[in-house]
Parts: sequence; C-alpha cells; structure tokens
Amino acid sequence: MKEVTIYDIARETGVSPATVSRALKNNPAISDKVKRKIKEKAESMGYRTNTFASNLRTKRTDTLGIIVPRLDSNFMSTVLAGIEKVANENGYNLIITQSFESQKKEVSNSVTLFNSRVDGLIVSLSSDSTDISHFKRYIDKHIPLLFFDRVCNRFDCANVVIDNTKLGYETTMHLIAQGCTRILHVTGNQNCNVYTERHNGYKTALLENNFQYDPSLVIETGLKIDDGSDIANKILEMVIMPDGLFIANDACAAGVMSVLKAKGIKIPEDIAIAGFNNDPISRLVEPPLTTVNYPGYDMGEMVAKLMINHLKGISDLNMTNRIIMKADLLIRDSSVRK
Amino acid sequence: MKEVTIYDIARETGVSPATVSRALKNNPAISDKVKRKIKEKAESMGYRTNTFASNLRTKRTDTLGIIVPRLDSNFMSTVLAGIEKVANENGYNLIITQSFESQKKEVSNSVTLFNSRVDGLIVSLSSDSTDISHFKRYIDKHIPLLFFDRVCNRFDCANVVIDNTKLGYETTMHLIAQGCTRILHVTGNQNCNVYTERHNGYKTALLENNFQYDPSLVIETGLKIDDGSDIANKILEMVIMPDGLFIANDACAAGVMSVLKAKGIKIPEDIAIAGFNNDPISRLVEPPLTTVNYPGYDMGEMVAKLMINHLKGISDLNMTNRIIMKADLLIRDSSVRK
DNA sequence: ATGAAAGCGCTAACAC
DNA sequence: GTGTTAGCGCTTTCAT
Repeated sequence: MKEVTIYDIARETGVSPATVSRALKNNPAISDKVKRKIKEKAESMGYRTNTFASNLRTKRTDTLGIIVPRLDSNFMSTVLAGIEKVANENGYNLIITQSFESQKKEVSNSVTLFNSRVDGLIVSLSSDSTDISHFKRYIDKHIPLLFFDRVCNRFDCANVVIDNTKLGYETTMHLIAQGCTRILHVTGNQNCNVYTERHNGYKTALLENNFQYDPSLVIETGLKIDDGSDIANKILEMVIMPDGLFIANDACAAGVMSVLKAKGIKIPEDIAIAGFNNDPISRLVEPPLTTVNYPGYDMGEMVAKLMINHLKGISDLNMTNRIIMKADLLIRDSSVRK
Repeated sequence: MKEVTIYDIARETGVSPATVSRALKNNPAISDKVKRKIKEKAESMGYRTNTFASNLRTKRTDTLGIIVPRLDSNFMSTVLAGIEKVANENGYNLIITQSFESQKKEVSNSVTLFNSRVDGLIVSLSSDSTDISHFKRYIDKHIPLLFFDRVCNRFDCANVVIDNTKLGYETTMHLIAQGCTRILHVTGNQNCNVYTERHNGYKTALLENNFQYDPSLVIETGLKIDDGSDIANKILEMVIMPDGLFIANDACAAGVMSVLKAKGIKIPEDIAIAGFNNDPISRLVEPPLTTVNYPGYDMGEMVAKLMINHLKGISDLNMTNRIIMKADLLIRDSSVRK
C-alpha cells in the first residue's frame, strides 16, 4: 500500500516538493491559486502528511503525555475530559497512561512517554511516589512538566491544585458548627498531599475549637467503596462512637453511609457525614452527601491551557509555581442538624 | 539541547552506526560483548531512540487510536483502564479521543488519528452516528478497525459486544416474574444499537407474556442522572402509574429512584426498578439497584488483545465478525418483592 | 560479525 | 512566489 507523498503531488501539479509543502502548511508566500490547486490534488490523491518525517525535521510532536494514578475514577475521567477538549482544540494529541498507584509503573510510564518525545508532560502522582527523580530527565531536557491534584511539595515545579487544607478545615468547622464533638476522619495514603492536607485542615479545626486531636479517630484507608464497609464496621464496634465523619472522598463516604444506615444509625442525627469531590454519587445517596465541589473538568482545562500556552510561547510555566483553583464546601442533608 | 544519536554512540565506541542500531535492537548477529559495550555507552550518554526516524523507516507507530463517546462515564473509563493495561504490557501507546456523542467530532477524530498513523483503531460509536463512511479510509489502507459496545450492525467489521437484547429480555422477564404488569422502559438514543437492542428485549419479553407493547410506556432520554428527575416527574403525573421500571443505565435509574422515593413511592413495593451497567452507584442507592453486570474492564482487555494479536500476526481480526461477552442480570433489592 | 550507503518524507535555508 | 538542496536519525540491503 503505497502512500502518496508531496513528491507525487509535486509531479502531478508541476511544481516543486517545497511548494507543495508550503501550500499545505498555508505558507503566505504561495499564491492562493497554486495553493488551491495543490490542496485539491492532495485531497483527490488521498494524501496524508507523514508526521514522522515532519516531526523528524521539526523536532516537535504536538503530543502531550499524561500520567494519572487511575483512569476509572469519576474525578480523573472528568479532568481528562477537560484536558482532551483543550488539547484537541489546539491540535495536540494525548498519550494517556495510568500508574495504578504504583511508583514503579509511574517510572516506567515516564520513561515511555519521554521516549515518545511528548512535547510536555502532565502528571498526577501515584500515592506511593516519594521519590520523583524519574522526572528529572524532563527537566534536564527542558520538557515542560506540570502536576495537578496529587503534587509533590518538595519539588519545585508548576502545579495546579485546590486548597485541600482550607477545605478540610472548612468541612470540619461545618461539622463542629452542627454540634459534632467527636469527629472521625477517614483519610488516604499519608504520602499524598491531598490527604495529608485535608487531614491537617481537620486537625487545625479541632484544635481551634479546643477539641483534642485524637489519632485513634483518624483512619487511613484505600478510600474505595468497599473500604467504606470495613470502616463502618470499625465505627460500629467503637466503645464511644463518633458523632461526625469527615471522609476524604465520596465513594468511600457512600460506602460507609450505606452500612451505617443498614445498622440503624440515623444520618445526620446520630452521625453527621461529609465527603469530598462532589462525585455524582454524592447527590444520589440518602441523605444527599455534604461534600466539597472539586472542579475536575475546569482543572483539566486549566492544566491543558497552561501547558499549551507554554508550548506556544504565549506564557511561561517556569514563572508559575502553583495555581490554586476555587473549590467550595457543598452542604447537603447528610450533615445538617436542627 | 542536542540529542544523542546512534552516530554519537558509534563514534564513541568505534563501531559503525549500523552495528549500534543492531545492538540496541538485540539483533543476534551482534556479539554479546559488543552489545553490552554499546548498551552501556548508550545509557551513559543519555541516548533515547528517535521514534520518528525509526517510524519513518519501519512505517509502524506502535500506537493505537481510540474514539469513545465520552471519557467521564464509569463504564468507559473502566473499559479504557482495561485497554491501557494490555496495550502497555505489549509496548503500545494509546491516543484517546472523545466524540462527545457527536458524529461531526467523531469524523474529525477519525481523521486526526488516521493522520497520526495509528497502527489500529478502536471505536465505540457516538449515539448520533448513522453514517460511518469516515472509517472507510481505514479499511482502504488495511488499518485494522475494531468496534466495541456501541457498534454499527450495518457495517461488516469486527466488534465486541454483550447480548443487549438477551439482557433486556431477561431483565424484563425478571420484573414480570416479580409481578409487574405495567413496565415502563427508559431508553437512550434509538440510533444506538445498545439501546434499541435492550428495548427490543423488553418488547419481546412483554409480548411473550401476553402484555401489550405500549409505546407510551417507552421514554427516550439522554440517560443522565438529571434526566432521571424529569422522568420521575413524568411518571408521577401518569394517570395509571407503572409498577415496574427498566431503565437502560444505572445513573439514570439512580436519578429516577431518588425522586420517586422523595415523593413517597415505595421501592420495590409500589414500583420495582432495574438498571443496566453495574455502575458502582447501583450498590449504593437504596434499595440497592437490580442491574446488569457489564464487564467493562474485561471488555477493554479483550478488545486490546484482539487488536494487538492481529497487529502481531498472532490472529486475524478479519476472520472475526463479532465477539459476544458474558454479562449477567444482578438481582438486588430494588426489584425483589416479598 | 560488522560496515557502507541509500533512502524513508518532510522542511527550511538559501538562491533566484 | 517558487525551486534547489541538504539533511533530520534510523534501518536495511548488500558487501565483505
């Protein structure tokens, strides 16, 4: 299956390959008449640009690499939808990979994408990523690097986040305002900024209200729906049960809630509950779950725009350290008493 | 930022570029000693293959193109997780695009991916795709094409599906067995095989039980959570309310259920409900939702394996027409009476 | 077992 | 406004 090249078009139209190349790239030096003729010929001959030959010359790929912990979470797929939209509008392709929350896989993905010569790399770290030296090669080659959501604070690189600490604080304050005096916090891997920060916000709110910060009231878990059942059972076995729960994501919160309700706990009367993310699930559980509206789609758009504007020379990622996006506490019935 | 090439390695190691190329590709003609020396040098010099130069020669990209309606649904992201895993294990990259349920976008995506010279294309059609001539170019160039979930029956091309008709039938039979005599069906765009087939299964089950098939008991909708509210309100206004609902996806079913319950309808006593997909949401609503377990992750793996095995010459996609994967009715409390 | 050399298809500096 | 030409870095025949 022989591919049509610009040489074939040049021959057929009686111009040089260079003219064909220019015409197809809309180079203003070529007259409109010639351009039209060449484009028509290209179309009729079934020509398609050979991106490899082109990339080989220009040393650009118009491709962005993405590494995320998992694709199959509502938050991540929403972010990706946002990234894809912007990338597509700007003629960029995406190569999307997932680390499955494993640093080892993250390293291998980062190498693969590096070898694919992506123009830029967008990353949300796996929860066990302590060492991030695998990204050094990008920095060395001046390939722009941008983190979002799960970022590394010990690494001076542009990133887009929400203020997890503040939102953890506000969520906890809200529970306290509803009369909770014994608030249990369910958190994720403490290596992960998003979870430690929410945890810190929780702690600050407690101390500010003269409550004890009791480590036995903090449970670290995988935050899956099924982890929720285990946690609910732990809670039910406690000598003194908590009267408030701040759970670091909605899926897990929904899992907890479902078991607690089945055991006759009244929500929010016996236990008030707040989650995080504004996952669609949060609106459907009963009572609807108080949560934090995490603007995933907007974050995806923001991240892609930052990267692409940098690549186009419109702005400079290196001048940015961190962008904090707006997110709000969304109060629903699962936490409102009275 | 100068890239290291095989010429640089050749110079440093005192061999020819051809030998370097062979050594790095593990060509058996090269002695182990030389291989080791070259590989070490390559490593120490920070060499990375230039895939463009390589692709330009070999005319392969080791990249699969994907077109899906949307990324941000649980089912799709689960499928993609499965595809990504297999692709990655086999050294393939993915370029993922979404059509946003628009044929126009689907066409433009198919062109982009074609021009990116993907080795193969995996597609789940947008709901308004009637004409699929935009894929002809792939067939003409013998680029393997594989559809899944949303496929086109009028187009003779390999595809992976579940038996939607059968499952629609079984779900409806189950509702009938629970004593429902007036079953309303909520379906999606009737241009879409998955929805027409589920719809047909519903119809068959009714007729087989000597119920009338009443078109006024079939509602076509976008199947989003929020569409669920509208539908619930429509149901509440009906002169004779249905006593069973078969809803073509779980998100919408959860939306319907939430409003019905709020209006005091007892589920399953007043109305029994069944959804479709086994979305995580189905386990968390109350009562838990009867649904069809749609094995998205497995389907992703299956699809990727089929494509990659074809590309590797292990098997031949052209000999396959359709693969029907197993899926089962998952009976939960939302439809079980007494 | 290794080297020489041609060429994949495109772009851009330079020439006219 | 258009043509000439020289590579981009790799693979692969053919030769030794």
